Amino acid sequence: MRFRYRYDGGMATTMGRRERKKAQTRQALSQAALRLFGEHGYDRVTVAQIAEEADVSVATLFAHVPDGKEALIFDDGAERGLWLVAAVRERPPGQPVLQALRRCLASRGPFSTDLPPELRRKRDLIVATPALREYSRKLWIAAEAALAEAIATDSGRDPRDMTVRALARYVLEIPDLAGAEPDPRAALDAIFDLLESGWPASPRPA
Amino acid sequence: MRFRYRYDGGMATTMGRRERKKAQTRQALSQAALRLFGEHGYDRVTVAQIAEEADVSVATLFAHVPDGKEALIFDDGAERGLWLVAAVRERPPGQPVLQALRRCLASRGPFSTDLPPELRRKRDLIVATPALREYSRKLWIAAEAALAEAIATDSGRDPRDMTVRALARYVLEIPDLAGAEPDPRAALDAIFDLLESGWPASPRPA
DNA sequence: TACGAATCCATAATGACTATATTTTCGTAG
DNA sequence: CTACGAAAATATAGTCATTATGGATTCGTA
Repeated sequence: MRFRYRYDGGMATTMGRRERKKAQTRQALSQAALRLFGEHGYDRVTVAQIAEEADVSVATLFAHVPDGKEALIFDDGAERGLWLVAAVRERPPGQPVLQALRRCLASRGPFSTDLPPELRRKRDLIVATPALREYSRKLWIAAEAALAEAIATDSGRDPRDMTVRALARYVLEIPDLAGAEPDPRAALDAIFDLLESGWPASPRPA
Repeated sequence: MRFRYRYDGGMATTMGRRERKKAQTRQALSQAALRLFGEHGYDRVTVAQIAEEADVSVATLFAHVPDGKEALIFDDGAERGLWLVAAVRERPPGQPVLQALRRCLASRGPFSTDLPPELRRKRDLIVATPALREYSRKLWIAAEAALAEAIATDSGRDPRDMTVRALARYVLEIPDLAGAEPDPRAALDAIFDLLESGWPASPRPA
């Protein structure tokens, strides 16, 4: 019962030893994986090595990260979608939906400028590793239903309207699509311009 | 040397015994996989069972289908993209790019009406099985560069223009996005309308 | 007919992941 | 402080896809 509310360095102060250890182990796994991936390349590192490095058994590793090897370095699975949904719901009056989404994406993910070098290395690793890139995309796409719901509510349409779902999907595809570009920000803007204005229907000349 | 040019039922008549056997085996594998998947479900069928059913060794199975279990029932990997590229290049004068793509997609993939029951079952299996659906999407997306190239050439832009690449990606995403809808054709049209006109920028009311 | 290449096969390995049964650790009630 | 039940960690063994290896067979062709 003692020390339940002691300051613990920014972590939620209501966690008991149990949850604290859990979070510690999860982070140890994440860091071990990130270091080994960066050092030897994703496919030349086995989960056994990562478990060893984090000083846990392989079974424990999978207990902490049930989604498998790729999920190891993504400790933020579910939050991604919440950002975008919140961006739609809480945007200032007078602002169009797509503008809110554009701003939100611009500040997160691979688009934020002057990223700390640690995160920059992580981003480069993800972009350069097909398995990780695919999984990252999966995480974004997982928010499709929620984002579609938010957009539908906002525009007074049915949440299952295909136009709404497509828009949600297309927005969520942007990080994968533009993340590897030399100038991600410019790419981001180009794509949003396309989504806002559509593709000019220049007919083929005879 | 005899019979090299005998009629063989529509197959290329210039194939020797070797290539003929190869194609036979490939088809046997495809059919065995499709039947077993349909009967027991994708993840409850092992590649060993499929190899057994097709009367080849597991090693031979992987020699014929190096892309793995999911690729077994897709005997048309590369062609998908070619259709769309051809649709852009060979469209009648006066027709916009997106209209050509819309028509092309409408006739292929999951969108063609009155599909023979055999292919309908196959389509349902793919749509209902995440691994197969993902792989199918991958096959479409693989044509992104080629389609972007065609669109760029047509519209006089740079093939690496992000707008062009995004449009190509978005078109190729359509089968996965609309294929599972109750009315795929209507969904297809809704998405193309979005791509042509963009999303109306209705600002949020205060 | 004979030779080289392509194909096939059995076998064994790797590596991700799952299942199970046992033990350790933690929170808490007594 | 102690004991008990839940959560977590472990060792172990198993399943499955996929790759590697080396030897046998078959085919095309000279």
